[in-house]
Amino acid sequence: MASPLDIQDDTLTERQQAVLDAVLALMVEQGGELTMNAVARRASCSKESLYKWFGDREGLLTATVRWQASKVRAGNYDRTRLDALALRDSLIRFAVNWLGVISSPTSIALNRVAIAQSGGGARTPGEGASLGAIMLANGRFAIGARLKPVLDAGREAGLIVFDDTETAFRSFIGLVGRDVQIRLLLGDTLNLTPAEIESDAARATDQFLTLYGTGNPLPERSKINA
Amino acid sequence: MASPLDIQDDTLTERQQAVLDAVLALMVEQGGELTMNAVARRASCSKESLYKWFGDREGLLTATVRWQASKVRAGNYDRTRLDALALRDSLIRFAVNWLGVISSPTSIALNRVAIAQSGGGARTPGEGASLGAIMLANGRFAIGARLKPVLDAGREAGLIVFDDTETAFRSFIGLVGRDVQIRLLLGDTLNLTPAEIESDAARATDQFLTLYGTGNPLPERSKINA
DNA sequence: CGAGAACCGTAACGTACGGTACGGACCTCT
DNA sequence: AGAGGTCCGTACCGTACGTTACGGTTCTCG
Repeated sequence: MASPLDIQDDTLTERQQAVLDAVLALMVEQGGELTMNAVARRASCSKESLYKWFGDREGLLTATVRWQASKVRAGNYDRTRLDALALRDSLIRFAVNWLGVISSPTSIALNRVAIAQSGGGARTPGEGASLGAIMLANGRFAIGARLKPVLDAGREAGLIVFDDTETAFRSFIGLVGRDVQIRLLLGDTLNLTPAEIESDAARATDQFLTLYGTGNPLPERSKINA
Repeated sequence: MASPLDIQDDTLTERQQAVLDAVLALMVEQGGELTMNAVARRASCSKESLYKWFGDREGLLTATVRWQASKVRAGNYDRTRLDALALRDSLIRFAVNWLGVISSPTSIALNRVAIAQSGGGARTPGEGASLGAIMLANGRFAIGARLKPVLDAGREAGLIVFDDTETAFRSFIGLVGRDVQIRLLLGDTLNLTPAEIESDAARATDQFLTLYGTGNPLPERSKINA
């Protein structure tokens, strides 16, 4: 998984970035059914330019995924002054951010396209990686790489305990995300308000700390079983 | 959500069922790119019969989803003799079954098709419900309706405590499923062995009981933080 | 000012696919 | 045996879409 899926040269003209934004907007408001004609019309550019810049349709999609990924990357979560409260705060902020991302129309549309294309079975040998792999590298795995240092720091500080960071991380995102992503992808209108996201993030974090905490000052039990 | 999405008349000829099984096989081994020609060839039937039996392409897909759903429906989980061990056992059995379903190639392929089609934005007014809605009704919500009585019985027996059954249920499936489904849908080759499924189910169940249990005989803590 | 490049809008081409029509084989019932 | 129905295999039609080609316009640079 050390392939260069998560890096990009960012050699993109302003114009090209505008085109990719148009693709994103089109994906969001019109679903995965995305034609080159529609993109050209929406972006007010010629199809010739589209093919000149991105090669073919798959190249355009790939560039769009990478472009969105480059916009989502948020700052790391600091692990200075790690007491129980700071850890809880970091986890909650992470959960809020992640829930906001996966429930955003852009993320949903992009995942839809990647999933639809990811089923194309027999991939020709020379062909580049599927969109699904790019989504995983920039989404799920990038997220993990960002949060795991926080968990490790929490363990070193004696606030939480676990054997495998990966397992702990997966339990956390399970508690945070639950069935949100699959339901949204299947078209469930599950509009999460910012307040719900905030409370879900806090509930999941407290549940996680109940499971993996060492018993340092934690919120009382009644708030967990919402 | 009381729409007749989860019932079907099952007025299907043996021949038609064979056709739908061919569709499923084709979806699994060839991904979502499914053409009527390929189905006819694979099922050794004429396209004319396809259209006669299922109306159009969407009808064929819908019938396929319903057909698969009708095959997956498992028996209810008995809630007789409910002590802590029996509850734990029921939850583990449920988790094993569900993990097996969502990680099966058939389920993945079907979800892929439903998700791809579910993005088709502007649905014509007269048109039937999307495949995504059918998948949700027969998958996620049917599962919930099947497990919630178990949870409620556990609560009535004083073994677990929660305010909202739905919230407790969602926490449970979050702990069980974690990121498995989205990763598989995006093409991650995450081949779960039966042994892993079994241990994941036990871990998730014990975590759930740690969060929602009332303190009755539960497995010791060390086994939870695997 | 003039040559060249970049780009927009549109037209054209080839293919793939959803949907329909037709001929022939088999099976059933009388 | 013959009529009617069901179904398979194949050919066919219309359209949509990816991709390419071309004329016209604007911008850049000498």
